[in-house]
Amino acid sequence: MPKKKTYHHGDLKNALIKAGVAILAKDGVSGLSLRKVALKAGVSHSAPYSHFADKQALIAAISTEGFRQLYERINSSAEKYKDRPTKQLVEVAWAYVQFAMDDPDRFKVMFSDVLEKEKEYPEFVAESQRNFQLVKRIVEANQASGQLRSGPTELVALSAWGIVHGFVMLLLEGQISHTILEQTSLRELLEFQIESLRK
Amino acid sequence: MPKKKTYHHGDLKNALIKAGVAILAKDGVSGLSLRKVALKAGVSHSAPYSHFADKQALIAAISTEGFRQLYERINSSAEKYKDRPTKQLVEVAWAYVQFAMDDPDRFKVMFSDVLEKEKEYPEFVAESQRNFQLVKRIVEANQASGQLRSGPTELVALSAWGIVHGFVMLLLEGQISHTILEQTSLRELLEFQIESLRK
DNA sequence: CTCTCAATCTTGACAGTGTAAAGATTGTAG
DNA sequence: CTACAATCTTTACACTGTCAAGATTGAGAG
Repeated sequence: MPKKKTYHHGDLKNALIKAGVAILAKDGVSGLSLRKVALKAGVSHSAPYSHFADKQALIAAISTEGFRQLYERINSSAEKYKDRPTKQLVEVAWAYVQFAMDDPDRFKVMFSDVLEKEKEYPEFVAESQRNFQLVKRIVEANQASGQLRSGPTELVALSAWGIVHGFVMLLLEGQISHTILEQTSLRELLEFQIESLRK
Repeated sequence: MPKKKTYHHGDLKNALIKAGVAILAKDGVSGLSLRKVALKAGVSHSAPYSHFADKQALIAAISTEGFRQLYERINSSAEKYKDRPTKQLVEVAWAYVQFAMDDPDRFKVMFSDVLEKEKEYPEFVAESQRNFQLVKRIVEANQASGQLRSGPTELVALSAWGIVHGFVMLLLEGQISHTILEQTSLRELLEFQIESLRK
């Protein structure tokens, strides 16, 4: 990939997001600084301000992009198993867990208070809502096929998301003790969680 | 309480923790700086280093103290309703939710990656484990009284904690849309979540 | 094709941050 | 009473987010 060293970068905005994701993966959330991101993108420390109002805005963009990818993961998993209702739910949840484990720090940022004024980032809100809509659709289908308990789809979807999200969070926070993880595989743990939702 | 202005503070360590909690409540996690904490405690900006190795250590102490209080809340709620098995579970979960809502930022810090190397803070680990032990005891009692589905207590406890924790997290992150909250009270939402655990 | 301008990027500056080192103060053990 | 160790202050430094002023350049108007 030949990078011309012109004054105008050309696609700096996306390059910054990409650099941010990389730094997040390497140095964690506490190691994510605007200046480092700029450096990694081969640009001066103030250049990001041409594309992002402040650090929060960059983080919002990273999160938004993360939600886009999460959507793809969940959706493709749901599609893949749409003819096997008994497996679909667990597989979708598994995709969620995998996404979180692939890049824990990005996941944390996506669901973290790092974004203090979400309202100011409509794209972020939209993308995050789009994910919940997807979950609702999957839940609805599973209710129809009798895999999930009945009740208001919105609330059951909230239960489903909550139980998986809670599981992932406890996992990422290291609250799920090592002794449990030795006895039971992550996958089995997740399946046990999902069972709660069945009816 | 008259504060003598001596060179030696006397109980600076606890004063710093207290100041930290106050700043956390007022300015949020991003507004929590060591220097501000020191200032609030009426002490020079470097004084904290006599009691905490670094900022992480102070945060660890704040979190540890938070877990102590969380334990008290949960425990007293469990005691209060120990003769009413049908209510106990929801009430305990409600206490958890209330604790989180009372001071969202402290709660986030307690369960946040802000603590990157937990292993180095054995008190924190111990206190957090003590909470899980408590949850396990409550779950065990509820399994015995038929309020909770059977199965390995450790895993059911994980489910219970996960479902409530996930709920709280989605709530704090603003992922539970306003429209849902308008239709259904928080309490009802929680009860719906808990129902999943019943058998 | 040239001129102009708005978008983009750089440079320089500033206040706030965490933290390390060296020194000042003081309670307390001997 | 005295020395010491714990506690607190002062000073210093690198790094951070952000702003303002200026440099560079691509693209459209003439």
